[in-house]
Amino acid sequence: MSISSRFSVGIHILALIEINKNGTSTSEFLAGSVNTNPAVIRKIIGMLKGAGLVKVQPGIAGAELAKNLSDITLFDVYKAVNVVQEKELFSVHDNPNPDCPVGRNIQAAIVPVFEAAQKALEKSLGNVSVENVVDDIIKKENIS
Amino acid sequence: MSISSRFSVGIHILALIEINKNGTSTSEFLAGSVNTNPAVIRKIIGMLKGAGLVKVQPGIAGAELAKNLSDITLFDVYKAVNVVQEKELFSVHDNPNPDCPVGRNIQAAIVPVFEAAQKALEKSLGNVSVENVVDDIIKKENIS
DNA sequence: TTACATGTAACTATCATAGTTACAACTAGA
DNA sequence: TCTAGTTGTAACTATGATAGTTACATGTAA
Repeated sequence: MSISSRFSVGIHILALIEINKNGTSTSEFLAGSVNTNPAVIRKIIGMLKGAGLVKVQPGIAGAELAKNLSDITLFDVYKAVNVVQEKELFSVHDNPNPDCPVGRNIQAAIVPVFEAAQKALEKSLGNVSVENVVDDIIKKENIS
Repeated sequence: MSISSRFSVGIHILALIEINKNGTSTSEFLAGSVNTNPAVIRKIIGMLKGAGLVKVQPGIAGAELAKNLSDITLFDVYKAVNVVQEKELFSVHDNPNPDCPVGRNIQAAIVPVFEAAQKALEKSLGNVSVENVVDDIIKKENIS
């Protein structure tokens, strides 16, 4: 199991729009950097747009940021690209046997623990902004 | 995306072996409570055995705990049933364009953040033992 | 009107999951 | 020793998500 790379691609897109802010970030341009198909990029950009993170218009070339990057956390991107449903990072087997004490209580016993773990993950993602990622990229770029 | 229910089934199995400790926990018995196929249970028990959590022998009916339940955390079970590879909860798109500053640095910039988030998740699972889950089941059972 | 971009649908290939069946290997007891 | 019952595993199927591809309708601006 692995969380979809839509998430990392989403971050890549936002970072590149910022770094290319003096140019025009078309889906083809972005696809060239991510190394995938422009249609894939457009699908993800559509999700970012739906979450209010970018601005795009049909017929007009280029995507722009809709917010300051310091106000976009990785958690925002994660939610935007819909890689994990709320409270559903862990799946629980359904229809356990209600005639067994464990079967009839296991879900209620486990779900809160799973939710806490998911929350811990998401909180961690919320501590990092896309701006932090961009700064890191710039730093690495200047060093090498 | 969702983490395999092997995890919740693994917890279910351990809890039921404990609660049924005066009886014999065959794969068929366990399958009846989980509500699945005995072969599925045997496969998962094999993983739990590989991690040193249970004792089972070919030809001999019943699985037993190999450790005190208070010494088995949910993180131990999670590792045992192999639902998430180390450092690979998040997948990162590969082959980004090395001719682009973002393309050539995005992986190095993102991976540590992803690893930290995964660690936060796993730490949270490490705070709960299977015994805690069993206690919760017993408590719920007595109340209702 | 033309050239070019976005938005989206339809389709494919690939992979993991979960379940199913079948059977070899093994144990204990009659 | 034979038999019944159990574990361990392999092979197969169905399902669903992912990621990519192609194609085209829609929209904009020069």
